[in-house]
Amino acid sequence: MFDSPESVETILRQALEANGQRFTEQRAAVFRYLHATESHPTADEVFLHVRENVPGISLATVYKSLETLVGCGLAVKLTYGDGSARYDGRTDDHHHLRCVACGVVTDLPGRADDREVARLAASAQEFMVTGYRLELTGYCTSCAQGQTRAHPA
Amino acid sequence: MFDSPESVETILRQALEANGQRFTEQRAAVFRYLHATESHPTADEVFLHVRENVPGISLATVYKSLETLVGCGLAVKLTYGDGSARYDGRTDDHHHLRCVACGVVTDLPGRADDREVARLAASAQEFMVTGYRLELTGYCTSCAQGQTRAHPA
DNA sequence: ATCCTTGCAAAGCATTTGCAGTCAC
DNA sequence: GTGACTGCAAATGCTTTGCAAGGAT
Repeated sequence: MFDSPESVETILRQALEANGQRFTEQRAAVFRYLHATESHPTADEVFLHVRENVPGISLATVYKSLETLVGCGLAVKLTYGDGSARYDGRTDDHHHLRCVACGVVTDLPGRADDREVARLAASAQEFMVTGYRLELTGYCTSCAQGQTRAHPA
Repeated sequence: MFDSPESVETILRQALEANGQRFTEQRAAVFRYLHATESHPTADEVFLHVRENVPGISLATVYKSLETLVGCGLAVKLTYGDGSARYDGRTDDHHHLRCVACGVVTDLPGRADDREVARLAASAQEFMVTGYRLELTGYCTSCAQGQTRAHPA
């Protein structure tokens, strides 16, 4: 978030190299945008923004770049919800809030007590638990206003 | 799960009536299957099973029936994961285990401490929290065996 | 009799893929 | 120079929709 442009590029170069992949302008632009934003954009949103700096980029390349970043551990794919997947450029553990009306996903400050999850995991017989995802659902400020009426979406 | 066939139909009839919808053989068959299984089938899996008892049913009708059941509160749509959505015919609060290799979703015995979630919800400024979803990820027994090698799927 | 529901086929989205040209190494 | 990456367009997979015929109330 607060990393300098150079260090952002270094992070990407090292992660790509470690995974035997090449550094390209397109991947850099996608990572830069994802790393800088606090929103959790869909592939299409990334495409629209990145296109401003890399005019020729295609949506397919954005998809491929996003998957590359996920593979390198530089991004997380958020596949909750109905519509399109959303991508999170922050790799530290944190949870999410999702508005059931408009679909927007925001970060949740704070972190769940891992002991609680460990307790649940212990009851999962015959299953090797490696992680978990917690998502709080509800209404964002804009959607909460019309909430008693029909859903906007 | 242990309800008699008649009570299952009664549950459905009442829920449909309460929502101003009609009782049909197709909806009954979908609900019966979903209510009886412990798996969390995709729409296609529901279709394949229900077709054995209702030969003429179409996949579109299965989709429509599933959405109707969700709308009546008789089923929950699980939209985690990448591929197709999965449906859960059990409406009591519970969490899920998802195998990241094969995508199978199973019920998790036990329940998280709501105080922990309440604490997190309290830190969500400007957001009206109405619920949450917790999913533990890992490997099911069959996938855990080949886990150190490449993913089966 | 009314109008909701079904089944079919076609359309709609999000995402992936094949391939020729291009670029990073 | 070589193999990976891009961009395009076509294909794929899941889900939804339009509409005429059929069915529940």
